[in-house]
Amino acid sequence: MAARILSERFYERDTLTAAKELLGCFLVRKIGRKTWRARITEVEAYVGEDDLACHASKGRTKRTETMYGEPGHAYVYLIYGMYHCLNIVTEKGGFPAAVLVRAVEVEDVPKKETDGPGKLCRFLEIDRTFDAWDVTRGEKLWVERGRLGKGEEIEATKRIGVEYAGHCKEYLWRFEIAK
DNA sequence: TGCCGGATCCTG
DNA sequence: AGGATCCGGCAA
Repeated sequence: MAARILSERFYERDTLTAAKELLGCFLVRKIGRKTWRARITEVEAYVGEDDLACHASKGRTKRTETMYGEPGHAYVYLIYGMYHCLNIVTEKGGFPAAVLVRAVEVEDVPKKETDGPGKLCRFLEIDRTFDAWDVTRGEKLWVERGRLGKGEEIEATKRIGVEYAGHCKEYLWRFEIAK
């Protein structure tokens, strides 16, 4: 059981690689006696200060400190005053990068409830108290190894909601499972 | 200190 | 198409 949990080593790599490999893996959230297993189906990569869409493009601040920290920790922020977004920090400590989890699927739960970054955080009860949370320990929130099914492929497209990011908005850094 | 806009979602 | 709703970052 514990062996399936993705370790710091998994995250301490090129962000695009880690992002793609997270597809098909399971985001696990334990709330009291209840354990949700959510299959990751869509992610986006945010890489370094040169990526104008990345929060770290404004440099090291209190908010982005987590992204500069150790890989395998959650970076959770509040967006539009009412929704939370879950990222997992990647690459070596000191280099700001993370993978945004944009959609998951939970068995017996309508897709509509978990098919957006804000929606999945609301469903899984993830808020800013999880910022900097270590997701490699298997406590409350972690990720387990998973894979693509037969016939499933990775589709790369532009990231959502980053029209302000100059040339970086063109990067095909959004990855989702396509059939 | 004040203002502006956002890695979203829902309603009309 | 627009509103909800609040915090971070920057200008003043």
